[in-house]
Amino acid sequence: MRSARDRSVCDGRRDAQPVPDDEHAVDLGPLDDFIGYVLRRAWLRVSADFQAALREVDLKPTQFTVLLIIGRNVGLSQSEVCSALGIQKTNFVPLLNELVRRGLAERRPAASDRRSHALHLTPEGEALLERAMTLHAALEERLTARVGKRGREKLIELLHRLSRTD
Amino acid sequence: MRSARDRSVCDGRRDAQPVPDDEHAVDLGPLDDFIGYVLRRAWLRVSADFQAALREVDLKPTQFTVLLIIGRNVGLSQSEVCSALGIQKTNFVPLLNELVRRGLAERRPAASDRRSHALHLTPEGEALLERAMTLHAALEERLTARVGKRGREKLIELLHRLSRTD
DNA sequence: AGGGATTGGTTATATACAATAACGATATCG
DNA sequence: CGATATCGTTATTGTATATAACCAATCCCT
Repeated sequence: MRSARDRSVCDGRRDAQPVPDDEHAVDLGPLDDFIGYVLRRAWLRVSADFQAALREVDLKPTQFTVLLIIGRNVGLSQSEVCSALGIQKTNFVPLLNELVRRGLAERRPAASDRRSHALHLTPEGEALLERAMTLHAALEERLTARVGKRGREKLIELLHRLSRTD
Repeated sequence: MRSARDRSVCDGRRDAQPVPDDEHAVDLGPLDDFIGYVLRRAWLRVSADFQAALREVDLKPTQFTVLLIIGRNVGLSQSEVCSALGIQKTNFVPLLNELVRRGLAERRPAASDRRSHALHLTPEGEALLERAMTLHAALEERLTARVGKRGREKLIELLHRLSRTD
């Protein structure tokens, strides 16, 4: 979130030099009262925070959720992971490939269907997931500090209502 | 947001065929209680809603905000718009080009600096912006219906707190 | 049991969006 | 004047998401 006030740091004009009227403060209009705009700014911010918090384990948000789901549902197929997370199966392939390449997850032959793969975490994957969970918990605490414990619960409830299909 | 229950529609297995335990319901674990995850799902949803709502005027979220800012701050330079909205100046060029190509905005020579451009809306741009504002207001009402009038205010406040730099 | 339709996984490809590097023209500062 | 910074631009990269087409395996229906 960059407020109009921040603009001064990118502004070559000096205070000594008279600026035409109030042009030095950009009028954002009703923007800060639009759900979509505020939601986008919040997402960009939290997204950056996430990236910084999980840099040590080098996991992107989607990779993190995939590891989490696989860890909690041993033997899940790729399609199942995809529909559970709302990912496109075609985009899931390179994502999983990367996790496999790093030795975090495995594709094992499925028992009942020779087309599908049963997905498992390797011991390394489980260890990394655990570490990632710790880092993520710390992030969640920092985010909670911004909105308060009660505010966090309310926020999550409101966001769920916002994304529910009506 | 795709719930675990939706998975059945992508699931080849029949009910008659005994499924190992409760595997037919994917355990999302603590995911639905993570601010980042819930925020992302909400953003994706609202983003899609926005696209649908403003299809008539064919404006993407960023284009909409740019028109809004230019309309409210006549003669702003490109850099000023960029820093006000947190956009990269390099990414702003093709965005503005498109608006100019469609006859919605203009680059006029700036009075005080021959390097910079004073940005203006054309009459067509102003008309389209007004129409877009109407469509957007309707969208905002539909979103408000999901969280309630009071919930909307609370949500915006919480999102602001979430994206503020601490 | 056989044959059409469907599904799981994959590849290739297209589009949108954000970030970096470098450049010419202009403006500012010492 | 000369060093330095800024405005706008191009080119390029990386990431995220969506579409089309494909093979093999499975399902469904008669």
